[in-house]
This record gives sequence, C-alpha cells and structure tokens, in this order.
Amino acid sequence: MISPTPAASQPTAGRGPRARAAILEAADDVLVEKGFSATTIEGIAARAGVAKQTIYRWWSSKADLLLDCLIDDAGQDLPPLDTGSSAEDLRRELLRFAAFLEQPAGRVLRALIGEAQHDPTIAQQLRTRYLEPRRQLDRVILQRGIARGELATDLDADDALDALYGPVIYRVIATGRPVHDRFVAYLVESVLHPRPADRGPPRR
Amino acid sequence: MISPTPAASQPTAGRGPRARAAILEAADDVLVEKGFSATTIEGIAARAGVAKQTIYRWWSSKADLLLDCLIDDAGQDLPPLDTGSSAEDLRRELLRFAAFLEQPAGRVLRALIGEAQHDPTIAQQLRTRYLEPRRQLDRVILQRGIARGELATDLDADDALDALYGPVIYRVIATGRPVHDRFVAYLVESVLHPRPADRGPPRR
Amino acid sequence: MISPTPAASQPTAGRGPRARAAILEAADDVLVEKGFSATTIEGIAARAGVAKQTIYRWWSSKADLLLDCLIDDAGQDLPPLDTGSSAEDLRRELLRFAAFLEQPAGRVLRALIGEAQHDPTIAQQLRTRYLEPRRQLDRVILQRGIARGELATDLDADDALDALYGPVIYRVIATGRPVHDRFVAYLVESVLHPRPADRGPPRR
Amino acid sequence: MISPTPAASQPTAGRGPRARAAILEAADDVLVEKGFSATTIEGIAARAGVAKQTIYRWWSSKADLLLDCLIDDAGQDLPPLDTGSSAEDLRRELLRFAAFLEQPAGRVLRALIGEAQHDPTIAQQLRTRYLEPRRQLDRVILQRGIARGELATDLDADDALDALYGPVIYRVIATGRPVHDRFVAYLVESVLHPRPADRGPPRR
DNA sequence: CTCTAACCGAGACGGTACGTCTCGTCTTTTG
DNA sequence: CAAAAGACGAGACGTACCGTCTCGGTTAGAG
Repeated sequence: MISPTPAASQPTAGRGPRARAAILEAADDVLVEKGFSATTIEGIAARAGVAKQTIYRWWSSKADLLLDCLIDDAGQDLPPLDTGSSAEDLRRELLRFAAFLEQPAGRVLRALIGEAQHDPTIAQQLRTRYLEPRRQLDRVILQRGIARGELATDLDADDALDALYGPVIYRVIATGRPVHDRFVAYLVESVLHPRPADRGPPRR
Repeated sequence: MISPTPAASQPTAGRGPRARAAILEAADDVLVEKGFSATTIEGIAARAGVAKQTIYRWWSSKADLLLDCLIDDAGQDLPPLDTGSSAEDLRRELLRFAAFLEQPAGRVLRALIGEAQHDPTIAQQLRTRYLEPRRQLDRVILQRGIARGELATDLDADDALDALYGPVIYRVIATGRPVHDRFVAYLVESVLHPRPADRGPPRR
Repeated sequence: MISPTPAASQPTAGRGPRARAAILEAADDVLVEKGFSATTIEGIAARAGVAKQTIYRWWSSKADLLLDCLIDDAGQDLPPLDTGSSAEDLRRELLRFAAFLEQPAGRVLRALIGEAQHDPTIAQQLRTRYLEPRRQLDRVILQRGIARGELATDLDADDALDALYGPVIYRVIATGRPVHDRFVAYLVESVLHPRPADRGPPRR
Repeated sequence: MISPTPAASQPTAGRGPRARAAILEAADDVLVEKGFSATTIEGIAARAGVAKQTIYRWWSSKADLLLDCLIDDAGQDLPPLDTGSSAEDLRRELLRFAAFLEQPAGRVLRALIGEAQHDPTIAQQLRTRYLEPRRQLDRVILQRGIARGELATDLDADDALDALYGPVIYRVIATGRPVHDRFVAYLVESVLHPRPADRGPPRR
C-alpha cells in the first residue's frame, strides 16, 4: 500500500526510478483519455512499456497508484499565497481549488474520493497523504488572520475550513452547479465573519 | 437506463413487478453485506433467485439499479418536519442527513456519488432523480423562513443549501470528521444569519 | 419428438396448417441464408411471423423441424426413373443424389446427418422417415435388374446400395472430392458386376 | 486455430504443456460422458481444473479442441499392418476402422464429421490434419499391392479408398447397419478385383 | 572483470464477472 | 380457446482484467 521512497528502498538503484516515472505518466495519460473505470493496470503497463508485475511490485492497486499521481501533480502548484487579508487568501484559494477539480489532475482527486467511499484504505491514504497536508497550509492562513485581528480568536479552524471547502467540492462532485465568484464570496463572508476593521461593516 | 414504471409502460407485464421487488431487496442486502465493489450483478441475481438477464432487462448497470434502491428506500423516511423555526428545521434536517449517510441506505448514496465521479450518466440520474427532489423539500423550509421574516428576503436558496449540505457531506465523504450538533449549529448560524426576535430585527 | 401429421392431430383445424406452412418455409429460408448453427427457433419464429410457442407446440427441436422440411422438399423430385438398365438407373440416381447434396435441400440432409451423430433420436427419425423410404425405391431398381438377369440373383440389395451410396455421400460429407461421372461408373461397375449380356464383356 | 507445438513455438512456455494434456483428457472424458452438444468449454475447463481463457488461448472452438483430441488419440493405434496381401490388409484396416468408430475416440471423429457439415473451417481442418494423413498410410497398402501384381496398375487409389471407406462410415454414421466381416469382404472383392494366384493372372 | 542477485519484459495461469445470447417454459392479453 | 407477445430461470458464450507465477535477459555494484 505504501508507495516507494525510491532513495531508501532500492539499494541497488536499478531501473526502478525510471520505470516509476514512466508508470506515473502513463497512468495520468490513460486516466485522462479513458476515464477512471476504463483505466486498468494492464492498460497502464502496456502504455508505459512495462510488465504488470513491475506495477504490482510498487503499488497495491489502481487507486494507490493514482494517489501517487495526484501527489506528484499537486506538488507543483503551490505558491503559498499571502495577500495580507485572510478572507482574500481564502477566496482565491477556493476558486483555485474549484478550477483544479475540473482539470485532469482534479479528476484524479474526484475519482479517488469516489473510490474512498468503497475502500476505507483508500480513504485513509487520501486523508493522510493528500487532504491533511493541504489542510495544514490553509490553517496557516486562518492563524495569520487571527493574529492580525481579522478573525475571531475562538474560530475552530477545521470547522471553518470544512464549511468553506465542503460547499465547493459538493457543487463540483454532486450538484454540478458552477462555483462562481459570488458563491465563494458568500461562503467566506458567512463562515469567517471577518472583523469590520479591515473590510468595512458587514454587508448583510 | 430508466427503471420500469410497471403500471404504465408494461400492459403485458408478467412477473415483472415481483422480480423487481426481489431484485431491489437483494441488491440492498448484498451491498450492505459486501460493499460496493464486491456487489456484482451475478451476486444480486443469485441472491434474488433471478436470471441475470432479468436484471439487465430493466437496469443498465449496477449503479442504475442502486439508484432505484436509493429512491425506494428514501421514499419512506420523509416526515415533512416543521418546528416553526427554519433554523431549527434545518439543524434537525442536517443531523438527520448526516445520520442517514452512515446507515445502510446512506452507504448506497455515498457509493453512487463515488460512481458519479467516473460516470456522467450516473451523475445526471443522481441529480434529477434523487438530489433535486430532496432539494425541493428543503427550499420549502427556507421559503417559510423568509415568509416569517426569519431570513433575508434575497437569500439564494440553492447557494444557502449547498453551503449547508456541502460541509456535512464533505465530512462524511472525505475528511471523516464527525458531524456533531455544534458543527451543525455553527453552519446554520453562519449561513442563514437568522434574525428572529431573540437577536434583534433583521438588518435588511 | 414426433412431428404432426396435420390431417390427424388438428381436429379443430384452426390456424395450425397455415402456421405450419409458414414455419417450414421460414425454416428453409433461414437455414439457406445463415447456415445450420445460426438457425434458431427464435429466428424461424420471427421470420414466419409466429410465436415461438407455436413452433414448440408441434416440433420438439430444430432438427425435428428441419426433418419435416427435408421430407416436404424431397416429396417433389421423384420421377421414378427406369431406363431399362439397372446400372444406368443407378448411375443416374447416384449423380442426381450427389447434385442434391450440394443444393440447399441437400444441405439440410447433411446438417441432419451431422446432428444425428450427437442425437440418437434424430438418427432414428432420419432413418425411418427419410432414408428407408428412399432405399425402398432403390431396391426396386435392383430387383428389376435381377428379374432381367442383369444382376446376380444372390445380390444383397442393402449391402450393394450401401456400397454405392456410401462413397458418394462420404465424398461430399468428408473428403470434399468431386463426384464425377467416372467415379460413379467405377462404383456401379465394381459393386454390381453387371452381366455381359447388356454391357459387353467386363472391361477390366 | 493451430494447437500449440510446445517445443517449437513457445520458448518461454510455462505450465502450457501440462495444461494442454489435462485439457485434452478432460475434453475426451466429457464428450464420452455427455455427448457432443452437452460438451461445453466451461465444462471441460472445470473438469480439467483450468481457466476458460487457457482453453481459448490455444484453441478457437470446441471442434478445434476435439480435433486435437482425435489426433492425439489416433496417434497411438497405428501398427502399420502388412500381412503380405493388400486385400487382407485392407479388410483388417476397414474392420479396425469400423470398430474405432464405435469407441470413444471414434465418437469424436463422428462428432467432428457432423460439425464439419455446418462449419467449413472444421471440414478443412479435419481433412488436412486427420483424414489425409490416414489416407496416405492406406495409399501405401495399395501401392504395395500394385508392386506385387495383386492390383491393377491403373488403379486410382483415392477412388478405391473412397469406395472402401465410404460404405463403412456410411453404415456407422447414417444407416446404423452393422459392419460385419462379410460386408467388408464384399467391398474389398468388388472394389479391388484382386487377381492373385487363385483367380488367374492379372488381365492387364 | 567477473560474479551474482535484484529487477526487468513478457506473458501464461486460475479465477471472477462481465454483458450477450438462445434455450425451452410460463403467463398474460387479444381476436 | 388458440395464438401473439414476450418475460422469465437457466446457463454457456467469448472477453477483459485481476493478481500470482515462472521464465530468460539485462544490468549494476561487490568481490
């Protein structure tokens, strides 16, 4: 279930790393071209020019492999984002996330959330290896806001962030309604109740 | 893709309706016992004492069949709920929904949301045949609140309801954190800004 | 397994006879168009514009039905054939039979011989209802030859006729070599040893 | 369509040969026990303890598989047979063949001849892979007879052998009459006109 | 500069389920 | 009341992948 940490687990430094890259790329390609359920280990192996066993050596399942794809992909788009306003930071972050969900890499995440409904192991991996690291970055935004006095000191960061991300992901995943600027502004305004000091009086 | 509407579309219908009931029940049972991915058409047919073809005659896929299960199940637990306070109605509704998601019938919904990520047809069916009818009931709650002066008259019902249901379902589906009373109260308070007698007159 | 003898078994004289004709014709057509294994009771019923059950009411199997086709078809091509020479009669009869085997109606016979290898009931029916009546006609030819003094008086008719028909049908059914005049002449000459009186001295 | 020639065409062959033997044996058993039409690929696979795909990997159809059974079985019962008299050799060969047709392995041949009526591919394979090799052995018997002066030098071997085997196989396959010694002797006498010492010198 | 052991490609294997097909039976409705 | 229409239980079809398992053939580093 654990993906390889190439430096540690391959003392002989064989072709492992090269195969790994080819497999992750092939998996991404096949998923985008054919969709999740038509993505098979055999198809990925054929596309990567690799034997099935080479995939099974390092990953335990299709979802496990795609999780590595997701993490590799997500590792690239993280300019930390600090505008000076927590509300603004979060609005931008949420819109960025909504856009991400519609892109190929985001489709991987949606597929994995789907699989997590049937497979607790995937659910666990998804939380610890993807969701929680991202969440940590968002907590920093809120903490900055509290330190600046923008936000209430007793704000529960996880409650607030679930209340922000939940609606966005729900729209993309379930209802299919668009996540536009107004909806995101409404969410941030409602959930954070930012102090008048930096944004003027509450609008409603 | 459309399940049979026995009375209307099948004047010559033989044992159809009886088989239909047996199949839906068997599907529910198998799903609860074995989980989504171990639920197979063959397994359902065997459990229902029915030929595979009889399932394929009326449903196009496992997900299509489970959607009918969900709708049949959900048709039974809908006492309309009117406490006199929209906020209270919604709090109760959200807690009831969170509890539902953890029950067997709720597992069907979670599985279908998962499948909808891979299959747009399922996504479409899920919206029109399950989510939208439920949504309509919740809109009534908000409309009552507006009529009573509890809620702002310009409240966008779909935005508000996505902002309420999204976090609940996100917790169950993705982060796994519990949906307790305090969280639900926080959501309702934040999203609706209810201004009944106890909080002074509505600001608008 | 017994096909209907229409005059006797249908006291009510309903649509039976009309359906029977349509079914036999449809069976013939389908067999010629699609070959034996693609000929299906369902296909015949559809072609004849008849319900499956109507076929099952009167025939027990595809082979049983085709046997009736064969007998109906064969009832038409029997000008008795009497040239004054038994050897000549048989030569013509054998060539006619070889040609018949290559025609559509003959393909039915070949198919039935094929099925008879797997199904003893078909084998039995084929013998008593088709092969034996034909055989009786050929015995007459030989008896005429014996009466005329062309043939040996101790000739065993069934041995001789098996020795004549066997090679012809074997070529068509198994080896695929052509049944030409010379081969038929060779067979008749060898098997009958016809008396010199009517054909001159034995040639070899 | 071609069965594996394990030594030559599969350098990396794993358990191939072992599976092949188990499958051929199982096919033989099932055919004898249940008859041709109740013999299924699934049944053979189950009996052989083998996956269906392993059969489909090497054989294209039930008939293709049975053809290999036939060839394997027939490869064992061929002591060349040379009594010094072509007529005697052929009498014994024909009786042996008639007996073979009634045995299990012979039932395979009869079934294949049956299928060949519906399937030209089977017919072709049956000729080139079974009938023709056997025929070649019988031609040797006739050639010896010609060399010894027992048989006419212009004897057409294929005509003669069809005239001998045809009646035997016709009796077993179609008429069901027994193939006894007297019938075989009659055939050989008629078809070959052997002219050894006891009938004067050969006329040509 | 070999030896040797991990790793690789290739792909056969026992399985399971797929979705389709046809069988022969059974039920309902129509003429 | 027989025929059409067609749903039904049954079960084989041939295909697709699953995850496991040999195979030989490289391809390093360790000796």
